[in-house]
Amino acid sequence: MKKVDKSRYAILGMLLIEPLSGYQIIKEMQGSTDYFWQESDASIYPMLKILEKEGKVKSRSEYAGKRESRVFEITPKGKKEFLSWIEMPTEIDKRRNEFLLKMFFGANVSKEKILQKLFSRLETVQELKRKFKSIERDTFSKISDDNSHKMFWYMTLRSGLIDAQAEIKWINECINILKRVNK
Amino acid sequence: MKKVDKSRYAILGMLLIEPLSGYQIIKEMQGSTDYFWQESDASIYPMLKILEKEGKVKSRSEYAGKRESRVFEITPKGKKEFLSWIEMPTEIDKRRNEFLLKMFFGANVSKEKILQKLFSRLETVQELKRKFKSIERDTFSKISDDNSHKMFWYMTLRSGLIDAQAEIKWINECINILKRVNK
DNA sequence: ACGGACATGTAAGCAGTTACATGATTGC
DNA sequence: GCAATCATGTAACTGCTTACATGTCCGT
Repeated sequence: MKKVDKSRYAILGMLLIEPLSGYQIIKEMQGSTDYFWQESDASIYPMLKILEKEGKVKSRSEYAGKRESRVFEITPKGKKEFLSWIEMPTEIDKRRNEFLLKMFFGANVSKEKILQKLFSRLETVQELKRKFKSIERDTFSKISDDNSHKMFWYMTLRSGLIDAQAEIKWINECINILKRVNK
Repeated sequence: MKKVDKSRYAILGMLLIEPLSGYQIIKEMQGSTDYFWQESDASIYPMLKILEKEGKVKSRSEYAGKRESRVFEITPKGKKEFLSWIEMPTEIDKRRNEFLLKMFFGANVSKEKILQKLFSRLETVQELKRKFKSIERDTFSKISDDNSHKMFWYMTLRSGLIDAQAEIKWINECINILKRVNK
């Protein structure tokens, strides 16, 4: 099965919310989808060109003084492609978790070093959890109907929070297992 | 920061457990690390060659009849590289979660279709959870000292289980949110 | 005057995948 | 006799990242 380029769908989806420039797409995604989907700067501009050539988006140049801003809008053809993607069944993404790989090989290192790794990871994930919590408090304290997207954005945030909590739980379990063996 | 090839560490780690052929490494990883780390067949053989050229592994040919099996062993140099990797701080892996991306753009689709997606995902993840549960029952029912690795392999399994449980929790939350809105 | 954000892009490289290719052995 | 598994490898591609390149605007 051929691996298809999924960046296009992320971009089309962003443009379906509102017309945006390449730079704005990058910024918007950094502030919202970054936790589960990243696009690097260098991939956005070429992809927008491809999509324009395919007739999935169209653009117009706007100027603020001399500074150009190329604003892209999705076309019906683009919307059609997006919808056919979103309705397709989704497989579970393969992931590479380097921390788990190191834990898998943990027997090669002293228990103290593993514990140290776990404590350090715990701090990182707790920090992440706090970040999600504060976004939840600031942005989603009231679920209103002012934006049809908001509910779904909230769900993805909840996923981040629940994942972080799960990892914290797992780390604590590992720490306890190691401490028990150490005695 | 240059992105380094991490396949090498997975391979070195496997060889640190015991000498293995390329084919065996593939099979072993499919049966153990697959949930958090995959190596494709085509990447193993070239990487073993590179590692041998670097003096990190050495190989000998074994024969069962006419069928060759090239068994690789890690060298002190290889072990050194592996250990320096495992002790290095680990960043949280970036991940691309296509399902979450679709949920993020969920407002473009009917609620019924989203619910359908969630139910289907729920089934998949529950199946995964059952798989982990059965491995836990069959392989880790008693934690014994017969294998220093076993404890760490158990931890990675627990991670899979806890992750699956967390995703199930999240999906149910999403289903409830959508049902509440639907009324 | 200068750093940082705004804004768009290109070039090179690499990691990893898919597909292809070959042949031996085992089990039904 | 045939399919599945064992076993090793190459070629081509592609998606993505890093690094580079250029210039504007705004705030201090």
